[in-house]
Formats: sequence, C-alpha cells, structure tokens
Amino acid sequence: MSIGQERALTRKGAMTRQRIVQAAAELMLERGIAGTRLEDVQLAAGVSTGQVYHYFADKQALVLAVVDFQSDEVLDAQEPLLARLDTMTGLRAWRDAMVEHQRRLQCVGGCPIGSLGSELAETDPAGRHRVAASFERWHGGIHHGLRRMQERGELAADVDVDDLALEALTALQGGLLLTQIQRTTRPLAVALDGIIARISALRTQAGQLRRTGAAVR
Amino acid sequence: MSIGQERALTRKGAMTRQRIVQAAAELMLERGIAGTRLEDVQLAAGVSTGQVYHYFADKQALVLAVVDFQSDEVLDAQEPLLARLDTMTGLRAWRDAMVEHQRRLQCVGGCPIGSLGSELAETDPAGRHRVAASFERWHGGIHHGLRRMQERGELAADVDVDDLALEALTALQGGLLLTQIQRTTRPLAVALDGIIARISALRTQAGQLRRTGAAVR
DNA sequence: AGAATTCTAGATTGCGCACTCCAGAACCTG
DNA sequence: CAGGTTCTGGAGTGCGCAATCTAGAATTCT
Repeated sequence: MSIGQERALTRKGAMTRQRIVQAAAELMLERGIAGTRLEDVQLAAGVSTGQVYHYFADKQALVLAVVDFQSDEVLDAQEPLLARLDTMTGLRAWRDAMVEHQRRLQCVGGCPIGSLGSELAETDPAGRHRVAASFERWHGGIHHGLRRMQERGELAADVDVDDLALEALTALQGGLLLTQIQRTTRPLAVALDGIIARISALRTQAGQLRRTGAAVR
Repeated sequence: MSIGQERALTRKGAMTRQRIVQAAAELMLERGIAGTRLEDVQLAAGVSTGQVYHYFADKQALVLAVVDFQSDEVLDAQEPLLARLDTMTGLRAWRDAMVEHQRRLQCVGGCPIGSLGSELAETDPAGRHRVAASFERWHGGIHHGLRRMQERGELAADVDVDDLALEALTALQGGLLLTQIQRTTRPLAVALDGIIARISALRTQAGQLRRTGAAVR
C-alpha cells in the first residue's frame, strides 16, 4: 500500500524498527512530539543513534510512522467495540470502554490520534494528511455499525447515518480533548452519553420498544 | 486578579506588550507554539529582542499571556452570540457564525484555545490550567444561555443544562479539531447541527409549538 | 567459506533558537 | 533640568538536539 518501501527488512530489523516506533509513540503521547527528544526514544527503546537513522530518514519520518502505528493501535483496539455499534447495548459498551480507558490513564495524553493531529496540523502537511486518513477510517468504522443498526430497522430510515457517525466522532474527540485538559473523565462521559441519547431518540418506534438490554435473536 | 503584576507599565509599554502578545497569538495559531520562533514574533510585532524579554521572563511566560489573550479574544467575540443562546434562532446563529468563521480562515488553526491546550497539555501544567479555566468560562457562557431557555419554559425542566452545555462545548471542540485536520467545515457544521437537533428534541411541547424562526417577545 | 548486505554503536558535528548583556533613548517625577 | 525609571536596540552567547560519520558486528546469500 505504501509506495516507498525501498528495502526488505530482516526479521530482526523489523523488530528493532517496531521497538523504536513503539517507544516513540508512547513518549509522544505522554510529552507531545516537540517534547520528545530522539535521545529519549533511543533510551526507551534501547537502541543507538545509528539505528534510529538507519530506519528513519529524520524525525519527521519517525513521526509519520508513529501516526500510522497509533492509527492501527487505536483502530485495532476499537474494532471489537465498533463491531457492536449496531445496538444500544453496544454503544454503551463503547462509551464505557473509552471512559474507563481514560480513567486508567488518568486522562493523560488525550486521543493518540487527535493529539498528534493537533500538533501536526499547521506544521507538517504530510502528517496532517495521514491523521485525516486515520479519522476517515475511524469514521467509517462507526458509520458501518450505525448503518447496520439502520438496516435492521432500529434506526429510522431517513436518518443520515454518515452524518450521525461524524457527530459521534466529533463528540468523542471533543470529549477527549476536554478530558485531557481538565483531567476529569466527565467531559468525555457527558459527550458520549449525549450522542447516545441522540441516537436513541432517532430510533424507530419498533426499535424503542425493544428492551434495550435484552438479547435480540 | 493575577498575583504577580510587579510593576505598572507605562501606556506606551502596555501597548508594546500588547503588540507582542497579539503577534505571538497569531503566529502560534498559524504555526503552533513550537513552530513559532521568538524571532518571528519580533519581526511580526516590529520589536527588538530586548523588548520581548523586557516584558516576558521567557517563552513560556509569553505563551501564558497568549493563552489569556486568546481566551479574552474568543469569549469577547462569542459574547453577543452566547447571549442569544436561549432560543433556537440564537443557537443557529451561533452555529452559522462558527462555521462561517472557519470557512473564512480556510479551516486553518482550529480553535485558538483548544489548539493551545492540546499543545500545552502534557508539557506545561500552568498553561494547561489556564486553558482549563478558559474552557470553564466558555462552558459557563453556554450554560447561562441554555438555562435561560429552560427558565423560560422552552426547555424541559428535567434537562441537566450543565451537562447539555458541556455537550455543546465538546461538539464544538471536536468539530473544530476535525475541521482543522480535514480542512473542510463539514465536521464542524455536522457536529453543531447535531447538538442543535438534540437540544431541539429536549424542548417542551409548548416550546416546540413556537415557530422557531418567529420572534418571541 | 567468503563476499555482500544489513544492522549496531557512539563519538562528533553543526546549527537553530532561546536567552543574555549592555549601551543608549525616551519618558516620567520633583 | 537633574536623577531615576522604563523602554528600546541588536550584537553576541550558549546549549539542546537533530543529524552525520565511521567503523565494526551480525546476517544473509551463493
């Protein structure tokens, strides 16, 4: 998919590269991109200067790799949750997971993708594009779930699920940002409760009659 | 209000300081904090190195001043709009103004406060606190409008307007972030339309009967 | 095995940029 | 108008950190 994969890495090489990216991702989440020195990355990953520059042309290239890494990381982690977004129960599980995750992190770092995006937006066009693509994927995942909810007849037919999915994503991002800055999970919880209430209100009468907790089958 | 205003500035001094902060604010919005060199600020403000360090201890102090400046800037600009948030018409005017503003800026910079917050969150605790306070003020403004809407009986009595205001703020922030990264006003527009629809759905029957466009008086 | 390639290592370099310094101009105050 | 204070100017400094360089160790290939 990516164009410029010039050379094949050895298995060991690939692992080293991975260690670097992973360490960089963690540090950049905790301290921001500008706040992360390459030396820190080396230390955290247990590699030498030469190795970093063996695998990445410069810091920006590493940052791009971190964006890709976080995209996969986040979306992989979300996948099982997104797959269940076609029911109210699934929506609530999604909400709970996000809030709980932030609670565990003590609200540090915010959204791994959103934070990177915010830092890169006016600095690194290539980075911004990748983050945009990542959000597009995320939006697609939510959209998919909601569309299934609509196809099952639980969501009214005239609802624009594409817009609705975008609303959910913005609520999530806004909630995460406020949560990161206020250091409380409340904004995130309230934002997600809000979007869930909104979706709930858009259900068909048949959908609303279903005991939301009960199994459907 | 602030504690450490050691010395009184001359009128001219105050103006110079203001020029510096304003120039810094603009540049930091366009390029981010880390992407803004003090030299650029000097150039843009038409001042010398000495002047910057005459008014600010270091770059961080300048950044704090920029946060305060942007808080006032944004909230002053919002004030007339927030004052009308107690009607559906007012809500829509608010939405339109935000979207139009982003369109004019071609979606560059995102939210002046949110962007700063995101950059400072894991780097500068003092900065994070000021941004948090700024959001608190903003939230208060929205809350005030919605509460008046409730007091007028248009919004159902059992609605938690504090939460609702927070939802609106998160929708706005999330919308702005996505808009900044995607370089389209659509996420912002959709997010705000969503929260407006949600508020609309929470109106009392009496409130819903009112022709939403018509004057109330 | 031996050549070619990939990987590891860390000392060194170079420069961008925050910050210092000092000297002089403008401005208040009595 | 003398003496203090605030303000302005810009040359100069130091250092943090990205990026280079060189040389040697491990793999892979034939």
